[in-house]
Amino acid sequence: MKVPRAFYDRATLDVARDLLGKVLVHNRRGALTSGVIVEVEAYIGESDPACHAAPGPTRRNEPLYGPPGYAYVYLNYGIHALVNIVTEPAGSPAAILIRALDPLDGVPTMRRRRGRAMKGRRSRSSGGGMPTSELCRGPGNLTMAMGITLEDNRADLVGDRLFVEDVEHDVAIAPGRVSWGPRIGIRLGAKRPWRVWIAGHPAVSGRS
DNA sequence: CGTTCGATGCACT
DNA sequence: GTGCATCGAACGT
Repeated sequence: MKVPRAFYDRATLDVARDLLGKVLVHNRRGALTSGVIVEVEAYIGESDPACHAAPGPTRRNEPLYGPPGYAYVYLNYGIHALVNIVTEPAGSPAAILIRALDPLDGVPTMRRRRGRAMKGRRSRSSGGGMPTSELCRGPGNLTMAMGITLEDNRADLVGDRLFVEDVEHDVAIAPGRVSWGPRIGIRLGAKRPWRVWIAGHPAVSGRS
């Protein structure tokens, strides 16, 4: 069942936790990919120095100030599209970065997309032999595997192109397996424990 | 194992 | 011109 807009119209940390175990679905030209969300990060308000709303409203961060239940996709390091889900009522800029998925549908498509990106580079570990749990491990990797691009910016999550589903699957999210900690890969605001993940899941990024 | 570093585009100062 | 909410190859130990 598709998650309704009211789900996103809540306190961001609550939405972040509740996204774990739900399924992100993307439909690109009929190529369907999906995966269970196992790791996310919250970026909340202009007072959060790591949130793109920190400088105040700009052309780029406009979706953050808009209504909840829309996608905010941007390019970072000139290479990776990163996908966020806008939360909280319009005027309250906040979003959740999707950092890792456990692949469900469209695994061959994911494998092909991940392998194609390595074209032109010498590589031994890409494409064919990659474990399924690594296909969507990391925010840049999962957008590549799912074919999410800047064209998905501002996508309505209560639509058919990009959305979240609440369905039965075999990924365990027993209480106590949900962990909170500092966000990864940022400089400012790095101490806020606004990263949430399913402890011990192989698709979760940033492990030692 | 560990750390460093290049690729690459664009929003913002 | 600067600085990224990254990734993985290439090195060093």
